[in-house]
Amino acid sequence: METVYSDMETSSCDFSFTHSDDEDSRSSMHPASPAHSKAPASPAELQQKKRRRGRARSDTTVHVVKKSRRLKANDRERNRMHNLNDALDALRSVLPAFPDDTKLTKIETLRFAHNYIWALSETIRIADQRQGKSREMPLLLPSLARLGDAPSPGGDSCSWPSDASSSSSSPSYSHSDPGSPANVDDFGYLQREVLYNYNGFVAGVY
DNA sequence: TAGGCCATCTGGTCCT
DNA sequence: AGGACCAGATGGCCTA
Repeated sequence: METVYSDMETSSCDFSFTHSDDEDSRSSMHPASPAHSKAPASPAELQQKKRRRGRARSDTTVHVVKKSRRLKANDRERNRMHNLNDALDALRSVLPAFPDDTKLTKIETLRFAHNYIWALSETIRIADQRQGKSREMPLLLPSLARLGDAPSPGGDSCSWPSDASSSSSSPSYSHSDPGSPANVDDFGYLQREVLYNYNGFVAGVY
């Protein structure tokens, strides 16, 4: 694949393409990033630049067009990733916050959201069951506490840590804990407990 | 200093 | 044909 860009053409970007046909295509992978702007070119690179000045005009025109398209594509890709990050931020904003206010990473956000949804649906399910058979409620709680064992909706496995040990040992739940939800008859408390466990779960995964 | 996370560039592929 | 999507590569920043 040819990725030669003319340095005869000046663009809005302050980078120079030092890529020639015979170069390794990965060797100048990121000359375009403003944040990654490199130090002045080495003597070898300067010589290559000199050589390329002799290229035919038609050649450069093609490269200018290619470069222009590439820059547009880069711009779209940047925007696309920004949109993705915005969506992730929106997702973070509706998830329970950690006490220490640390920002969840992308993968943590996705996993936490996955678990959180499961926790909420589980909460609803239990609440429904309580309405039917209120006396059996305590039996359901241990499974709730084992958040890492939660079924993955749709059988998807992408968001579940392969290390089951980290998830199966919920950091906060204990049957001997005086505050165990098994002894509590308050639905709101149950919900908080679920979320508390989820925070602990997510934090414990990493 | 190594490792994790992230932003960005890039080329390939799919879709409209 | 052009845009969207994707995955690989790379380098910067931060933290343990």
